[in-house]
Amino acid sequence: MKAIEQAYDVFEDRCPTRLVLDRLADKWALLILDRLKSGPVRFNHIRRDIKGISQKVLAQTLRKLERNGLISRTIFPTVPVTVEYALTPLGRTLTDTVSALTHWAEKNMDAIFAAQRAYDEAYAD
Amino acid sequence: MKAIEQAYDVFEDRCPTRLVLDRLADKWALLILDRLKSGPVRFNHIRRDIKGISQKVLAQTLRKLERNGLISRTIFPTVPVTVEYALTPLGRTLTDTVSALTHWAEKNMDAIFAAQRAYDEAYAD
DNA sequence: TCTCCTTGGTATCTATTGGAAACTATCTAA
DNA sequence: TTAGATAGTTTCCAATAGATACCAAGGAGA
Repeated sequence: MKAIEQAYDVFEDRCPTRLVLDRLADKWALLILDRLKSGPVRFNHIRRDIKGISQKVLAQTLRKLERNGLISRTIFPTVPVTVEYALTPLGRTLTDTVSALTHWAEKNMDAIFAAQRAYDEAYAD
Repeated sequence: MKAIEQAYDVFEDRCPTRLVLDRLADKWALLILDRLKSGPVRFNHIRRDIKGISQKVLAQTLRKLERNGLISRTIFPTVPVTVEYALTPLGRTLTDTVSALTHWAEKNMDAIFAAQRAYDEAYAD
């Protein structure tokens, strides 16, 4: 049974994991997953929290995540209508990894900016 | 000193961590970092291993990763010239997270494809 | 009643990016 | 002298990203 775990290989072109990675490796998707970690959130709430995301991209990304089973979409017939997005159990298995990524970025910012300055100086012409 | 760890916030629009996340949250960058985990590799070797990547995108992505201090680029004056890419210490601090992501994709493929089928059936019209 | 506000989106337009293929330059081996 | 390897760059077209405007439904205030 253990062999099945390695049935897929990301490095293979035709491997379907590539399609998954394609959907996951997206700045907005990662930010949304990180934002949903603490509980269900509404569309415009996410939009206000994740500063700079456009409505179109938010709607597209939410739909992608929903289609891939990572988040759920629940409509409440209030007035005006309320739509709540939440992590599914599958989505929850991802959040630790996603948080690690975003927090790595927060922690290592300074090192990265130093590297950028060094690079730009070295290759300036 | 601990407060400094939270000096940046990915959810803020003007926060520079966004720029970092932008560079990291890229399918090809993740695959390259994962590929370099086991040691230095040459340009065409990476190209052959990561099936489907174009020369242009590989060159662009390597340059981005180099500029951000995650990988190093070493030229050996052999004939023909050899260029070796390797993880920097900074890059190595990222690989665990990156591996976690790619392997999550490999492991959860089936669940994701099941979700996609369910979604497509539900919304078919 | 009229207008503005909210909700959660679509539609449209343009600018940037992505990918495929061809091209560069240098040297070796056949 | 022609093909192959090295590590890229250039060019072109299609796909995506982002900004902006618009939509429908209903409530509140004037």
